[in-house]
Amino acid sequence: MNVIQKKSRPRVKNEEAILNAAEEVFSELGFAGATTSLIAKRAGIPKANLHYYFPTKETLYQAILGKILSIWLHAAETFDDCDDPADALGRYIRAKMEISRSHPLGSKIWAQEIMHGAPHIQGSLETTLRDWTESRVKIIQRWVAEKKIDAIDPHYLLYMIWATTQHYADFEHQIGVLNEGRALSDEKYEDAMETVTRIIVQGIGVSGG
Amino acid sequence: MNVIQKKSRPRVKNEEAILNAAEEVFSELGFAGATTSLIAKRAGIPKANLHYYFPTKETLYQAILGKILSIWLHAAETFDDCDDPADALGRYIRAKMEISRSHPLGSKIWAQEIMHGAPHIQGSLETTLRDWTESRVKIIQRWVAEKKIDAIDPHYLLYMIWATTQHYADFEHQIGVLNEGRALSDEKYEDAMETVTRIIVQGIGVSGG
DNA sequence: GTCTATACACTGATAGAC
DNA sequence: GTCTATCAGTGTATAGAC
Repeated sequence: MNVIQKKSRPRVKNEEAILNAAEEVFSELGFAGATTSLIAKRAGIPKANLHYYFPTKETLYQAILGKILSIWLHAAETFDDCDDPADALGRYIRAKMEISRSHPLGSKIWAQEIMHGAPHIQGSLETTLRDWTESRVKIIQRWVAEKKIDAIDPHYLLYMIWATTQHYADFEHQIGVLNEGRALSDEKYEDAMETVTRIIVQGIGVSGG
Repeated sequence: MNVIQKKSRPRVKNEEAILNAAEEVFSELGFAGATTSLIAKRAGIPKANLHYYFPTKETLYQAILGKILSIWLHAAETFDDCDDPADALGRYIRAKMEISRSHPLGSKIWAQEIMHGAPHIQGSLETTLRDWTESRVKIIQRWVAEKKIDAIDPHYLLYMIWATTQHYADFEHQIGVLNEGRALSDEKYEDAMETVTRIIVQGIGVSGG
């Protein structure tokens, strides 16, 4: 037997069930609207048990935000693998679109948190996000200097990419309504990815490849 | 004296104060997080008085959503004044960006409502928004048929315009953090409008003018 | 680790005096 | 029209038996 115990089976299983349920409920109802009793119910455990694993609603919410940020940062790496604008941006846009498809709930929670003034993640914004952004701004500025793309302020390009890709997660309900009430099929989603990539790449005047 | 009385002065004044305060509070805390007592406090009246004008939190919220929709529809008209793609889209993007600048709170409330699955405005989505969208889709399809723009599905273009323009309202906090902690100046905002317009117009391959 | 019972705070909404 | 006092309901969180 190890002195340092592995986390017990029920703990791992329960924490996972709680986190999944919490992601659903927070995205549907917001932080204030979410109730611990509803989260517990969806996780299939009594409310008191939830508070045993996560003492407060706040700690549970922080855990969810941390998970989202780590996914987001992982996708961000796709920016670094290549120095060709069309290729680097194409990969990045695709990575972000795929996250919107696979983790729409996390994207919604993040969006709501920002809209409310980021009361729980101000620190991450001012450090992680700011640093990441400024380093990529420099890359794009180099592309401009090398006349690989049109002369634009990189910030507005990044905002456009974030906005457009996240829209497919955050506004999936509206998109569904405008798609005859159904979610986009895989084929249509692929089409959307290609269209988005093409408009942006062509829009910044990428030359050569 | 008229038989049909004009609305009394205090009623008009109070309703306006309540609506303004409610817009603030709903955008900051969401529907569930907003409390009638906080809205009343910001409007400078006792809570019971708020319930005199708006019987329930729900009626107040509906009033706000109605206001937002009417502003939104007004901007939508800019699409109709011209049949030249660059001109029509340019005007529409500018109108939407100006709404994001002047009414960011309404945009945030709308976004949250959609993210939560549109529980209070499903009807408007399925009628007003769907009709408006389909009529504009037809216009854009005609541009494609006439080879005025590249062959794209108009839906993805519209989503991109909505996402990008509304991002400046919904994510203004994040944009501020990435702009040395300050809101964008009028000059920078103008720059953003021009960049957004240019990328999209050039991105869909507008030919001629 | 699990769960019942409950403390305590706060919410939306109303009654009723002014 | 305005406002104080208050109610019924619900929320987070915990105590303590098992």
